Amino acid sequence: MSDSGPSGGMSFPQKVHTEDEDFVIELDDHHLDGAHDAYGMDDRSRCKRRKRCGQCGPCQVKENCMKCHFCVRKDVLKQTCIYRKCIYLRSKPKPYSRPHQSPQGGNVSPQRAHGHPSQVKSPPLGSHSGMAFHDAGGHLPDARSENPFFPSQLPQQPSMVHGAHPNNGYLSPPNPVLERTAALPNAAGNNSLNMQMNMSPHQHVQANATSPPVQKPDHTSPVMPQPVNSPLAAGMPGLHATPMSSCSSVPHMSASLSHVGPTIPLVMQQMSNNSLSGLPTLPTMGNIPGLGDRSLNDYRSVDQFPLSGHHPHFPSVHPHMTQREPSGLFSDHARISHMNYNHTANHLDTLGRGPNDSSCMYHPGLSYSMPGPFQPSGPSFFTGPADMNPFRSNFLNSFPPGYSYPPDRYREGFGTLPFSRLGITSPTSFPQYPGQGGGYRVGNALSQQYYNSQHGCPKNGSRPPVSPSIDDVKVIQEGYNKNSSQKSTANENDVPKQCKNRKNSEFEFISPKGREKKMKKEKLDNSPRDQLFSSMAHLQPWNDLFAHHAMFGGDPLSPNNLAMSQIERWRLSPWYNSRSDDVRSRASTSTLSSDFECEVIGIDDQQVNALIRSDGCNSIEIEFDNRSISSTDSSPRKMLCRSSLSCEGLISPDKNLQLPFNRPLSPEPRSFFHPWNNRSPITMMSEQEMMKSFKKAFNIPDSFSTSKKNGGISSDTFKYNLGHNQTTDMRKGSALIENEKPKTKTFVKESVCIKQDLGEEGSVQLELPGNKVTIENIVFTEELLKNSSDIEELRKFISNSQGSTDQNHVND
DNA sequence: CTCAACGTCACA
DNA sequence: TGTGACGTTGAG
Ligand SMILES: [Zn+2]
Ligand SMILES: [Zn+2]
Repeated sequence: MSDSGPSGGMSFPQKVHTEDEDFVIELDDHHLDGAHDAYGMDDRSRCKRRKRCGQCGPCQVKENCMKCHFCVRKDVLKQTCIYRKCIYLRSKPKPYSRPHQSPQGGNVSPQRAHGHPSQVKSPPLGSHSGMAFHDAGGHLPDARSENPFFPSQLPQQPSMVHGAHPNNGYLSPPNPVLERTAALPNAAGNNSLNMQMNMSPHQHVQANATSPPVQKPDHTSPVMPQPVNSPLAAGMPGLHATPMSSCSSVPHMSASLSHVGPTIPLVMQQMSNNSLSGLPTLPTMGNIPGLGDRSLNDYRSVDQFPLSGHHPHFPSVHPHMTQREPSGLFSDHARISHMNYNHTANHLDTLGRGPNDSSCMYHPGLSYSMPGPFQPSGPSFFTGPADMNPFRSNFLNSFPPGYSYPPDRYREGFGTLPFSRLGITSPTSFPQYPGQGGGYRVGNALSQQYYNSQHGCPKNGSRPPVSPSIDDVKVIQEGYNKNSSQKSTANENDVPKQCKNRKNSEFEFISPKGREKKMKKEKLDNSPRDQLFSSMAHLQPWNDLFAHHAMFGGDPLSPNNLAMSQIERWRLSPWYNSRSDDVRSRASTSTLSSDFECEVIGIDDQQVNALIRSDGCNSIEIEFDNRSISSTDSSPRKMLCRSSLSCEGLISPDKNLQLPFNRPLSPEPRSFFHPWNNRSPITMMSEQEMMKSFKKAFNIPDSFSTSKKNGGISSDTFKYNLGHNQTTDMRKGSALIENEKPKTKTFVKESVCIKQDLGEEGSVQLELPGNKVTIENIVFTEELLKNSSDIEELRKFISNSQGSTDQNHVND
């Protein structure tokens, strides 16, 4: 009860000292009252007991899993469900203050005791992040201060926080922008989580879990993408000045189905709906502007950050996450085992305990200060055990935002990832929630938290995590901006324009609500981030990745691919690296697909399977297995889909739709490598074969030149060469792909049902190289209908957005 | 008062 | 070092 929601409570005012200035962040008037200690805190504001941030992924989970050790032994252990354990709280509280000890004051470390602002170590990120004070003890390493990435100064924003709602002691109040209606729960996670994140450009949540998202005043100057290592990027205080919480507490959870286990708010479940289709004209990618140029100082996505400490007791993932297959990096042992939450054994680890159980969240041994985005050691990013190295490991790719890395011992337990970043869930792993699709995306923001640092409360020094998704967004944004700028001068915010400028095959739409909000936001903010969110950025990285990884299964770790240093890789895109944060990528199916989420779904009655990969946030890739379709074509068809959902893309087959799916979604997640149950796994194809198949699938002449990129086929090539003049019809449940080339129409019987939660400003873009994709049916969930003031408008809007001809809207 | 669960501590 | 237990904090 009490701890269940975000609430104020942290310490304020918070003094922040920067080179340039010292300022105090104050919350409310009442907070100002009372005696203040050296830090400007009064007793009330001290962090006596930390509270869940309410914004991280786990905090988004409203229900106990009832399966974890803590849940099972709740009476005795009195601990919150492991899946709900706030990331931020996982960090060890700094020993200062035991409740019974003198609450404070006396315990204030000398350093801070007299704190002149200048004496304070680097300002706590918390300032924005919610960390109210500096580490009181000082005995604990303060990553911020020690971390090179933490600027010693706060870039900005001083007192803006006034008026902000305390967020469980964190500055970040629920982000209004992000706030979703019940109908539109925000993603977790980051994903909003998942992606609860990043709907708003303002929201800038950092990747590290240390600090909770903070709300940023609108007037605050927009934060531009910062160098990865930059304070801002790192979630420096300054940055956060701007940041808003990416995850507002999301109260709503649609629970249509009874289920056991925690429920994760869907990011956009309500939007559900449907599908869209787009077409293929992929944006120019060839050059991944910006991304490639990114230097170490560039933004890094959460994924790019090293794991942060994970708490041994808590899983990084939510039970709902879909489990991935063992990745190449992680041997099976890592994923299998009793740790599987679905497994009864899961409750007990070898020690007889659940993967996550200990009541103590901060146990020694945990790397609370772990390598995080802020890790001083820049190099650290690339070094370290593969399993712990985000850049190398796939493990954790799928973690939802807010989930920190599990310790090794937990990894086993995490075998199954309850969530899928895409929202595509696999029934197998954990009880899935209806409507949730298991997606956590975002979350992006969903994401988060590699770094549970011990920052935050000056006393105990913990800060809440930040949604990682933001980082992703940043990256994306960056890429997008550059890209778009190259492409046209059109206002990037102007989605319609962009659409126009795009090739015909593209489809995009933004929900009316989204537009509204978007417009509002645009007024307030012109930051690139907004642009990112508001428009469907073409994520260049996607193509690159797609072509490279998806098509050819480029293994990031493979020698070939090693050509691209990991750094390079992460520069490219957030997806390029395996995600280290919880939100994403872990469990990725393979080293190959470390960048994506992999999901296999049954797409139509034709028994067509589709492999959907997503960066978990903004892009999705759908690959069809033609073999299961017409039977005539054994080559895999790949559909590139991209959706910019403000990081909250939820793409999944709409289970709710009465589409002609003869078979349910693939019950089990499949490995990227073996998406089709080993029926000619993609990876088993040689590159040439792949290419061949691909061409065949799309009726691409052999003569068609293909370029290789990094050993893979450049998706750009496809994009440019394939994406035109072809049409695809999407009819009920089936997409017809008409290849213009040979007037021979190739009908792809697959039905592609995409359930995309557009959130409030989400946009979906589905691109099928060489084909035009149109929307066949639009189905709204009841929830959406219920919450939509004007469904017709929405429908029209969607229809118009695609400009497709044959549309059939169906209400659900 | 109840409930949730944070944080501490003792123990293995 | 990792855990289980549980006193205690704190929100309804
Ligand atoms: Zn549980
Ligand atoms: Zn939290």
